[in-house]
Amino acid sequence: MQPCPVGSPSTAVVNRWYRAHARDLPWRSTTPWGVLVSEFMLQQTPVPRVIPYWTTWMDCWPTPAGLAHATPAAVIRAWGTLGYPRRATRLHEAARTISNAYGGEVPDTYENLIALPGVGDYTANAVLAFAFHKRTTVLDVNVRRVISRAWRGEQHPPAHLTTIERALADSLVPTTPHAASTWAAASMELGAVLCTTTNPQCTACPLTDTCAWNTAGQPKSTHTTRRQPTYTGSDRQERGRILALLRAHDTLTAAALEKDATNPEQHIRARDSLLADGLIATTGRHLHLP
DNA sequence: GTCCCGATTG
DNA sequence: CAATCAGGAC
Repeated sequence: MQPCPVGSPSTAVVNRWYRAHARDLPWRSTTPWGVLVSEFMLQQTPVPRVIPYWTTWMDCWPTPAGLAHATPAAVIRAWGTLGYPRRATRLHEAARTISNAYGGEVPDTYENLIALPGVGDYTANAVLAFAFHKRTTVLDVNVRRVISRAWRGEQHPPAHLTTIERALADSLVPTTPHAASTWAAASMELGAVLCTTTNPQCTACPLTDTCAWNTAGQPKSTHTTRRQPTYTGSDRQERGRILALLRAHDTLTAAALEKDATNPEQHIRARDSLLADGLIATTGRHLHLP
């Protein structure tokens, strides 16, 4: 017997679902600067962890010019334990560029945005869509997963963005800028809230009857997912330990910093990399935030 | 391709 | 324990 004709997944359906179910996130009603700050913080960091940091940050530095005048030490301190602290120094640099080269206004073109430090293809397009409501293709891990499942019938998107995937994503973007920017937020929201990596809530999904993957019986992806190296015992962990100490104490001797390190060689490697990244600085035998 | 952070969840 | 997370730079 013939399967039920259920139709194709529709971006309009996702947009309708979004208008009814969107989370009330603070960066959804803010300035372009607030959007840019949120996108930096949200790179590889879950929404619930970002919210309090974003709120404090925007109270402190409500404009790019404000952040541009802050010291690196203050910026690194304010980043706290959000992780990937180079994002903080890149955001600081971006603020100075915006302040000096663009009159303090976040640029609204892809070329100018992607030239900012810490801004890649995703972040540039996200700012264009969320801050300026432009028609662009916003492809983060959530959107890729939604398209992969609903339109391609695959459980997981490929490890790296393919030409096919990019073309499909481009073809799905609604025509009007208004609908397109809503789709950018809506597809991301669907992937973050319902169409999650593990245990997706397909029964609550507006695409449940049209999703190619769900209607096919949720087949497992064949390709293997790349696993990341373990954090415990890594250089990254040692870098985090050093930064935490220097946030707590204004300045420490090199010997004091090395004292409780797990591995002396690793400690030196981590310390030198932090120096090279401009996240710490030296004065004589002392180390401190820059 | 590898490295970069740390809280949270299974 | 391991995997995940609104990526980017090298």
